[in-house]
Amino acid sequence: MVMDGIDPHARKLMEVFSAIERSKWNDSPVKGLAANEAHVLFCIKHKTIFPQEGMKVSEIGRLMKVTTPTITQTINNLYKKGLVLRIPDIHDRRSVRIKLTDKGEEIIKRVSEHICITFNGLSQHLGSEESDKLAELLLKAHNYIINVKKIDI
Amino acid sequence: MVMDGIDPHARKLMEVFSAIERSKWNDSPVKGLAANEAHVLFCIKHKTIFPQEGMKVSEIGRLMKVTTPTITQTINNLYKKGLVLRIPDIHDRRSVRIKLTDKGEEIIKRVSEHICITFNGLSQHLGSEESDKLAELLLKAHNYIINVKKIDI
DNA sequence: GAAATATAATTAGGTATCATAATAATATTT
DNA sequence: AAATATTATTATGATACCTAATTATATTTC
Repeated sequence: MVMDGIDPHARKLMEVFSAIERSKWNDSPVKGLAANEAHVLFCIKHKTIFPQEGMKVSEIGRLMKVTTPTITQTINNLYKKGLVLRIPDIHDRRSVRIKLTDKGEEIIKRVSEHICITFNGLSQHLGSEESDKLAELLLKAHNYIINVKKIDI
Repeated sequence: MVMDGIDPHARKLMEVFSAIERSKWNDSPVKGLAANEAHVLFCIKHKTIFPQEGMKVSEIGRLMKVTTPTITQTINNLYKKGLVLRIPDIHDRRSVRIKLTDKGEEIIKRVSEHICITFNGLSQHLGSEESDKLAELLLKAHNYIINVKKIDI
């Protein structure tokens, strides 16, 4: 069997990865708000440098590693729900600035609180040392996998 | 700001999780084979107790934590590609046994080899101790998150 | 300063990977 | 024998992405 060639440590890793794979830890905690909508709100709220300016669609896309048409769609949905506004950019008439409405602010506050609670809880559950260890190893593993792929092509 | 309430260790974890989130480490390594098709082949090949019997659709679904209609669809695609056969179960006429064709065996061999190489490489890259540590922490984190969700509802 | 090129957002249309509900056939339990 | 459960399938839909084409505006180059 081919799979007999796998190292026991590697197999353990593989099994955990495959067990974890399909669990959506990043679901939206707010009913009626899709996961991708929550992500966009989070991005707008927590990754802006100048909050009063709002965020460009292309900026959101770049930060989230998603194409602009995808962001446009999500923004449309958030707009329908009254959570964001589109404000024409004064200095570049091709651009639109996305800002949160008061309702949007209220919703992202709830999302953020949930994320805080979840990760504070997780970090405490693991202990700060192991928590840092997990972050470090995950990143290292991720970078390795990404590069293996690139070489493969 | 709400996010100021997050512990530095928790924040680090959150950032790594969100950086990793959208990378598909489990893509199919074989051109023309979809990721979910590779998963089903892998499941049939490596999780059967009695390989000569083939695997039931419901069994595959249970093992992969996916509904049976979804498996049926994937099996249809694999069938079209000549990678699996449907063999009526002799003892239960409602059931169908899914078996790999020779071509299917050949393909899953290539998939398995790729998985072996990837995880052996990763495990070596991390070192066996850290590799085990990552598996342990990931599982622990996963279980925690799953349970938080359940309590939340 | 006109022409060529680049960038921003959108629209249109499509793909991958799942799900639920309903159905038909067969097994199992009562 | 009747009621219930299970197996697989079909039909349909949802989510979250994508690429290609389009329109409008900016920037660069000659």
